[in-house]
Amino acid sequence: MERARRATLKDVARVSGVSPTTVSFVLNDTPGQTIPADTRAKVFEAARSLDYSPHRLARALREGSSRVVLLKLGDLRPGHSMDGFVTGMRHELSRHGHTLVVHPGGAGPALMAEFVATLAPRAVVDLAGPYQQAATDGNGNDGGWVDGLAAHTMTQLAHLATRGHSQIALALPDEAAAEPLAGLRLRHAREAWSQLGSQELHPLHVPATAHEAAGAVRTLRVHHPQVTAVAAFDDETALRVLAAMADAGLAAPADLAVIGFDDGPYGALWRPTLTSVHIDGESFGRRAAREALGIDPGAPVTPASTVVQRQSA
Amino acid sequence: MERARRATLKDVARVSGVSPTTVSFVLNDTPGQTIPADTRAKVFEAARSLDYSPHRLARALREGSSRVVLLKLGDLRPGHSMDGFVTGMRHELSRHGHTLVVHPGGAGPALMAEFVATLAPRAVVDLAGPYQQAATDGNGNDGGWVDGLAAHTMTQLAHLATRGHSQIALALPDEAAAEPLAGLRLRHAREAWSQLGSQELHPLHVPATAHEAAGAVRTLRVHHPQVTAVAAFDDETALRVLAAMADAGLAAPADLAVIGFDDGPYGALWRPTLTSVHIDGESFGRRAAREALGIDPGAPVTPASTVVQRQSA
DNA sequence: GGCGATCACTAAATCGAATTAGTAATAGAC
DNA sequence: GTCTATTACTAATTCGATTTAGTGATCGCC
Repeated sequence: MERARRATLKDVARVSGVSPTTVSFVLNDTPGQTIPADTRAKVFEAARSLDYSPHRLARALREGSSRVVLLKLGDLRPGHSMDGFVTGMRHELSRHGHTLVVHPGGAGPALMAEFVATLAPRAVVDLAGPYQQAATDGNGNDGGWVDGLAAHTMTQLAHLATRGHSQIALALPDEAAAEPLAGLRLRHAREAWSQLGSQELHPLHVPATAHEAAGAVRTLRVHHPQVTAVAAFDDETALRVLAAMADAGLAAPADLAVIGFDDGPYGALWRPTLTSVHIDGESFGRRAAREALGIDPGAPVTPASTVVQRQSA
Repeated sequence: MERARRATLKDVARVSGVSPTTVSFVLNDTPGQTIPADTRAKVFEAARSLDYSPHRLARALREGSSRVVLLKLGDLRPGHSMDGFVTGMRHELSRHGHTLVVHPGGAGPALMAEFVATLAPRAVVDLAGPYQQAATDGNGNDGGWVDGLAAHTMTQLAHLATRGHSQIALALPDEAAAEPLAGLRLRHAREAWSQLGSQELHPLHVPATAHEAAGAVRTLRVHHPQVTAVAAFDDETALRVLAAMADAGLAAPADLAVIGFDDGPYGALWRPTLTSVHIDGESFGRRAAREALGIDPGAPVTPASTVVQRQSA
């Protein structure tokens, strides 16, 4: 089976009657070279007629890196805003002639090294890194109270505050409670709740099994009967709380209001439907892409998150 | 900022006292070359002490393709078994010195071409392709009734048959009902239901909005009152049906039994808990990886899917 | 007229690997 | 002793792009 040979730069040179060097200068608009317009036109025409496209591997080898930007998700849980982030980032990079490749969560450092070696990316964007740094020393560069996690947490809790709640719980998935992101979320929540002039905020660890989750909710009500609302780590955790409440014979929002986070696809199906926080991941992704390429990211888009009002809170 | 220069093949040659060609012969165990054991040992030691690793771009350029396998998801909806498929495929490819890169769903042909050009993959695995071909001409190579979609459909429906249901509906998400996969699922379901010696199977299109979904369920009950169970396209569709039933004052499984598909994380949280089908995507992914590399994939693992028994069916 | 800068190009090298096409020495068979 | 095959290597090329280091001609200024 004979395959049509792809056109090379040398083919373009032969057809346009100039050297391969000149072709490269024209196609790359190389600074410091003067090429007259008619030569340029000849080269562009030759490239077009041959359907020439640079051999990406060869170019990357010569340039020292490819035009890939690698996004490392780390152990961040998938969610709606992450999809938006990836989409926004992908589109912005594509506009600048780069390709986004996503490195999967749950993979170890050896696989990450292999990805980097294989792809020779121009940049690696660590999505979880700023959260881990913020959890460690408070100095993460994740958008903070403007368009980062703290801002979305404020959106979430402000909704409860305007609903008159004064004592609330932050529901964290039990299996993820020891992770840096959970600690960071708790810290943001405490600060936001304090800024909102409200009172106590209690952590509520929600196990994955229904029986245990119901127990945790009952314990909360026994130890903190003045807690009237739950802000959840994410929608899945919120739905765990709602299921536990159903098992414990409690109704939302009458007995306990529940607000999710990151507006997944199931909240609208639930009974009661879940109030959640919609996060604009796409804008954040666009800005992250520009930063990765060393371009001015522009001003943050605000509000970066909004409440999706449904029945549960 | 000075970066340590990576060791090249020439460095290994210099340190081991042989030519770069000999180093390549040793490290690649090139057929048709005879290298004595002490020369091999010298080369391996030099490579180890220099932490040498081939420059992937250069190697790919020379070999004509990289050691990437590209997985194209197409417009397949994310699910539990797909995660397993990707994990299985990744691990198997890694064992054979290859790297899996996932091409995102929802992206157009131009992005796919850019991915292929950029990565120069050794193989492209089209996950949705066999389903589309099966939907078109019935000859897809997707594992069929052994470990493919048809087999999982049979698992789903056999559960209902053993529960004594004789007339059922297949619930399809309204917005995806016109896609080839939905048509294929319906065809498999009809065939499986016929093979199980049972009677009629009716399609049920479930809209995304709660109000309309409830209407669809009521219409089903009016037009087909003998239908006693619903097999859903996936878990999300099943939860739509359950939500619609709750809105219509119906109980599962007493009024209508409901079984999901692909065992997502939310079925266990619903009340009643959702019975679903667990699909072994990981084994399938391992075999797909081996096929991509031209290795014998081995025998299919069966059963490729099992019922997760909960409350709804 | 001479000198320096600019224009419009080119040959060669580079990137780092794998492959091709050898060579000299040695061993075994006739 | 001669011929052939094998062993144990090597120099050069290839892959396809970009970059480096030029050259000859022309123009403008002094």
